[in-house]
Amino acid sequence: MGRRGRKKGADGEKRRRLLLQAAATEFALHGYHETKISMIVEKANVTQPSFYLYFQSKEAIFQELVDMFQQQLIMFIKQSLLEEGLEKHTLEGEITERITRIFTFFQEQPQLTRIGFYMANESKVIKNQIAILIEQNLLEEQRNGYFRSDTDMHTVAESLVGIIERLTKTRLLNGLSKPEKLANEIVRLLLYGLKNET
Amino acid sequence: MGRRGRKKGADGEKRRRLLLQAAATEFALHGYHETKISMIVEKANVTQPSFYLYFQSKEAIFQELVDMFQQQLIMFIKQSLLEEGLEKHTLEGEITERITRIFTFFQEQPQLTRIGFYMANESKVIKNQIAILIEQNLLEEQRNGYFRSDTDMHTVAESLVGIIERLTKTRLLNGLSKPEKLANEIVRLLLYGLKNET
DNA sequence: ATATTATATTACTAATGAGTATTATATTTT
DNA sequence: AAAATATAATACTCATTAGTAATATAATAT
Repeated sequence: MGRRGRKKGADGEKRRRLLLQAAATEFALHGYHETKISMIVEKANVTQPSFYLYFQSKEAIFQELVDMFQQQLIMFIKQSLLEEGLEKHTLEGEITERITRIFTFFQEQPQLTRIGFYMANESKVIKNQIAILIEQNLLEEQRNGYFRSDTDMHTVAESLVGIIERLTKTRLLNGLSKPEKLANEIVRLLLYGLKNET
Repeated sequence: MGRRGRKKGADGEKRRRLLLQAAATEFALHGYHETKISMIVEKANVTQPSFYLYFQSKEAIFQELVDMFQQQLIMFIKQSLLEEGLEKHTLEGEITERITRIFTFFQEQPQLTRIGFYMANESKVIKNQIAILIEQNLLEEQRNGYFRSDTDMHTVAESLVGIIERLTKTRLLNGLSKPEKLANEIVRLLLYGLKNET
């Protein structure tokens, strides 16, 4: 029978992180509704009332994970845009680079990605934001004459998001493909198409 | 205070269909967990015990809707493959036709599509099946020399499913785009790519 | 007409699982 | 050292909601 009261060396911040990590694992694996508080606290070796020392509710801890994903993604994209200015690649190389980076981020944060990109209510908004960003980039290139002028870049941007969404789920997050390879294939497809020139 | 017992003109089959319809609406709108039996029976003007005359459980009625989607989709695709043999279009026209039909099916069954294609556990399997079908078609065309031989058709098929998935959600199911237009844009993009020939 | 079957409701049970009241021990501050 | 604060567990409450028992009325079969 476990004694109650504060433990030696107890550290709130540490336990909080532990709970967040456990929650990320469980949510990513089972989804929001199928994940019970009892599963999270068990994984973290913490009792249920302790959970409520650190988080207001189940909603709250889930939302915190979603926010982490969203913030890290935004930071990542901003930084990515800055770095790009440095060296000029070919158009193809530049686009490939951008997409590779997104895949790399997802690969490095598989649990948060599952939660923030696929399960959260905010997923919709997040994907829309990415779509808008991509569309702006595409329109810029189109204005510069790199792309056909009769193509609706809105549809292209949405398509690209759809491709990223699906390939991330079916090939990236389970280790079947690497970011570079996926990005290369996608870009070649979108730039040159399937049709044989012969 | 409502009287109990059988009502005049009561018809079980009719009520069953009514409940299915109500459930489809509610599930499509709120998802599985957020939809309560109470919401379904309220919408169908039926009391809760009556619900259990027709369905074993909440799971069961949801599964029945998923099965409806899956069966109708399979039937639809089979029929679609038969009709295709009749007249020979151009390659582009034929592919566009196939994709248009899928979009049309989704448009005609928006609720079942939301449920079976986006919410169900089976969604994953269903999408995989479609991806496999598409891949086989693409490989056939590739063997016939219509497509580049250095392209991985698995990735292309997955990409196409991703595109269909996203555009269906963001543009088709809310009436923003029509099947033909979407299919046309996608096929042109995938066949010829974005790159300006100049 | 009577028995049976199908359809319905009222009023309930019961399981699940989120969240809390109370109390106890360690750490930090004064 | 005493008081205050942070961290912990035991043993609960309570709301929600899926599902049921008991009973009543209409339709159909015998």
